[in-house]
Amino acid sequence: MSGKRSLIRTGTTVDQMVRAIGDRIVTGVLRPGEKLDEVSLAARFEVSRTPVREALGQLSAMGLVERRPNRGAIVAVVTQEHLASMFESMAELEGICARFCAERMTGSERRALETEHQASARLVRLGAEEDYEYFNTEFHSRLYRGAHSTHIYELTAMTRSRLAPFRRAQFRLTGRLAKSWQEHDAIVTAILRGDGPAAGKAAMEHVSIVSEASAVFVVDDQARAAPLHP
Amino acid sequence: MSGKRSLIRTGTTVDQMVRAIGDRIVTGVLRPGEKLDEVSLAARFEVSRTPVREALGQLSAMGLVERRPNRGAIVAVVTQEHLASMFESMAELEGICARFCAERMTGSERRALETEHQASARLVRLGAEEDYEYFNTEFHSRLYRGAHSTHIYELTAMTRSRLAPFRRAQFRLTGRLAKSWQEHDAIVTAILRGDGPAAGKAAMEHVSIVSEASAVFVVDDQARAAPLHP
DNA sequence: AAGGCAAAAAGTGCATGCAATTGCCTTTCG
DNA sequence: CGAAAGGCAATTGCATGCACTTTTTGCCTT
Repeated sequence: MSGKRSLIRTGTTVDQMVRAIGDRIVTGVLRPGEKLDEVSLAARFEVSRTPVREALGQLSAMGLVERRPNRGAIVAVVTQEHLASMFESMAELEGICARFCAERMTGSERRALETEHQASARLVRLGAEEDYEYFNTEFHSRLYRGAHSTHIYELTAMTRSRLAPFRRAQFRLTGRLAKSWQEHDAIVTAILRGDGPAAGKAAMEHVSIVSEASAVFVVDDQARAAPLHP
Repeated sequence: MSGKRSLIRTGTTVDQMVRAIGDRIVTGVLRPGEKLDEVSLAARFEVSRTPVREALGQLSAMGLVERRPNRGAIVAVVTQEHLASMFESMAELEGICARFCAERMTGSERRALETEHQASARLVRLGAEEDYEYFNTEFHSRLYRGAHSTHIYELTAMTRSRLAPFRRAQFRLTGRLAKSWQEHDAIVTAILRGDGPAAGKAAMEHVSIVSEASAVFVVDDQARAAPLHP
């Protein structure tokens, strides 16, 4: 390419690398277990190895990549056990966020949440999985922001990004779309009612169900990405 | 080279730097707002700038240092608001850990928790703040590990390390020692009873109180470390 | 033919060097 | 005398180079 990176050109080269590589992991272009070769990445992005190295270090600190000293880096491979632990954590974190939302969201935040949520009902009727996915992400982001707690936000965002590679296909499951909307509805209702505990409980259950829906894909995904990994 | 670093000599140089600098931040040798000069650090640890740079990058990803592009790194300065958010998160996380402990700890884990906790009672009677501090850290670590959830453990450990610079002096407060032990006792009792919700509630309250006890020191600490920071 | 060893190839880890940016200090002009 | 501008020192950001570790390959031995 000529014009270098497309959208990701703010900040230092290292930041760009972190975003570029991180995005590719989160969106599944790079799959768990895949080797991350410094020279190839440097060549691919037309920079030297140094910023790539630093980026890999930071991504490793975030848990998205795994670094084996002198043996290169790979996209973080996650055991079934750790994955379950992350979903469990996610459920707790979303529960906390929803609870805080019920207690702390401003009037306009509540209105926006309600409005967008109702708008997404149309996508369910149409079975528009791609578009619903977008709304779904937005919905959860509203929850994280609405908790008005910067640190909880960080923890939640981080956990979500680490789970992202494993939840891609969730809406392909039959009936998942409508069910997801109903679960969202329970959360929204509780939040608007100002009922923290109920909102928390609803959000936790929502994530737990997503967890079960996603778990199916894990084994296959990793097997395909790193078939020879003992 | 000769002896190089004293205790922290496992892993790559970068890892050593992350631990060395991270430790100094967490233990308060380096204070919030303090400038982290690459050349000075490199000279101080007798390495080149490269591993120092990478370490700073990783510590920045962990939230312990703050990096201003082209303008160097400083030990993360935390606003009152963010600090409150971290303590709030810590309370929730410890609550979750304690709840899980009550539900999941093995028999030997429960016995060890109980034994060590009872042993620490002696330190309270002696008013041994330093030693109690050690037991306190150990106690909380047991809670994090006992939750049997690797990801919750990571989140908790990370949050705790980021809070560490701000909670150093907590036991100097009059009566804090005895009060801390009583709070621990409530947590232990609930866990041994297998009462998850009660254990969670007790742990949350414990942290909330520590939070209030620590908040006092924040302003002073940062004011001394970075007196000219607007 | 299979196994093992050794040398080469590949790739990582760290150091050094240079360009670029920032901050400070001096100088000059209003 | 104060403020703005310009230049200089200090420091960061990235590239490159070299040493060391791991992995592969090819040859020799059994």
